[in-house]
Parts: sequence; structure tokens; C-alpha cells
Amino acid sequence: MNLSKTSQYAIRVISFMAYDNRQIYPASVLVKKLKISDKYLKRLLTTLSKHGIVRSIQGRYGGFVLDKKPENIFIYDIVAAVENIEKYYGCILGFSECSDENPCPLHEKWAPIRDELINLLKNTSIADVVKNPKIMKF
Amino acid sequence: MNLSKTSQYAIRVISFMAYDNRQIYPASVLVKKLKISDKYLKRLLTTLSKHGIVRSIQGRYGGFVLDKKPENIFIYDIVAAVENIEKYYGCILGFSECSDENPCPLHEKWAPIRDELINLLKNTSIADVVKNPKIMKF
DNA sequence: TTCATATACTACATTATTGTGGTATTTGAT
DNA sequence: ATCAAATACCACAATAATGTAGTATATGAA
Repeated sequence: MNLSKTSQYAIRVISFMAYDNRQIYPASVLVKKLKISDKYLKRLLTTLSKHGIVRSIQGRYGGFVLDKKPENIFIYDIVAAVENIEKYYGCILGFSECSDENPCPLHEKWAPIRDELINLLKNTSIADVVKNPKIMKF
Repeated sequence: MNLSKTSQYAIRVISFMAYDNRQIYPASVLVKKLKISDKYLKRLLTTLSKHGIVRSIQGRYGGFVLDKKPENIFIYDIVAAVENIEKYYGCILGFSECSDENPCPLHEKWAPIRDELINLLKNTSIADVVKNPKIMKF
């Protein structure tokens, strides 16, 4: 019951870049700092650039930069960029036809919790995350 | 953000058995009723019997019976029987060292939601589920 | 005792996620 | 123009979850 590893990686990278903002980071530096598998992180950064969350600068002295202010990048956007966000709206028992109108037996209990989670993702920006980065060891 | 398919299967089977309690169901009947892959469901039922949630009766005219009253079987027990329940207690950002004392940046917001979910699983019995089985098409 | 029909077990197949390797392409500094 | 150093791309490897096949074993009814 958590975000995918890919989402977690993405949040950590973006957070690191936000922590010391407006600087160009080559992927190699991010790999070393965050200890995420080299090729996987590079691919992830390309994905994030295609979704307008980072900007990629090719060629020598290139790298990646945040494309928005940390206050305007929300966890939800990052998760939606790297995995299928629909998953987070699904029925906890897996009934595709489950809805407010046609609820599964757990719907009334689960839906509010699910909504809280989605609101958490939607309302939490990378700026919020970076306010207390202690555990992230930047 | 939902239970694993295996957990969902398990809940549906147990719910079906609770809906018409104290009857012996051969796996073949459960497979047909619930449209879950034959061998996968049989293996799942064996797992559930090893965890004392159902009782298996071998040989001709055998099958599976609930081993407790539906009021005493909780979603949490079923999930814990078929997947690693620790997963549900984990940090949303994946930090293994994240805790109340050493929180990740999302911990304060996430922990209460996570606790609500766990309470939902712990406090909801199969009897509760079966009260409104409409969507389950029993 | 035999037999039909049930569960138990073992190994393999498929799929999705995560991780790796090699090469092509881009581009600023020289 | 060339080169170093960066991203982009493509194909494959490893792992975990889910699904399938075949066989062994159990047991009540006849």
C-alpha cells in the first residue's frame, strides 16, 4: 500500500533538484547523490521531461533543471507522469463497476480514505516536501 | 493503491462462503461461481486453510468450509494470510527508516491516512461485507 | 477393495515492474 | 570541424505477481 518504486524515485529526484534549485544537474550527479540505478534513473528523467516536470538540456554541460517552481509541482503530477494514476481511484475490492451509485460493500468506508490520499497527493507540493528534508540526506 | 488481486480473490471467496454459511463448497463450485482461474483459486484456498480461515475436507464429497463465524473473520486476517502485511505499514516514500520519531516529509500527513486504512481492514468483518453483497452477484 | 472425485503439490508460463547494456544523437567549447 | 560529455533510444535481463498444467494423494460411497 504505497507508491510504486518508480514514483518514489521520481519524488526523490525532483525533491533533490528543488532543494538546491535552478542549477543544472547532469544525470550522473543525480545517480551518485541518490544512489538510484543509473540507466533506470536516466530513463525516468526522460519521462519526467516529456511530462514537463523537468527540462532536459542536451549536449556537453547539459543535464536537467526543474521546469517549474517547487511550489507548483505537486506529488500528484509526478505520480501521474510515471504510473497509471487511474489505479489510485480504483475499488479496493477490484470491482470495476463499483461507484458511489453502485457501491461495493467496502465502498462507503474506503472512498473517504481514498479521497484523503488523493487530496494529500494533490495538495502537497515539492516545496512542502523539501521543507523538512532531514531523512533524505541531501 | 489497492489490495493485491490475490487478496481481492480471497475476500470474494470467503464472502461467498459466508453468504451461504456452513455448507461444504468444492473448489470447482467456487471457481465456477466466482470466475477465478481454477488452479490459482485452489492454491489460494490451500493457503487460506493453512492460516485457519477455511477448513479443507479432502476426498470425495470434500471441499472447503469456513472455519470461523463470518463475524470473527476480518479483512485484515485475510490480507495478512495471503500477502506480506508489512507492506501496508511502510513509508509512502519508501524510506525504511521513516517512523514517528524520524519522519519523512510526508509522514505526518500520510500516517493518519494509513492508520485509517489499517483500522478499516482490522474492524471490517466478512459479516459486514456480506450485509450488502449486491455488486458481488451471489 | 475399488473408484470417482476431491485437495495438495511441484514445476512451468505469462505479465508487469524494475534494472542493465550498448549505441545513436545532440551540442557547446576548443 | 572536432571532440568530450551529455541525453535519447532500443533491446534485453532479473524479479515478483499472477496464471496454467500435470500428477500425487486422500477418502467416502458403492
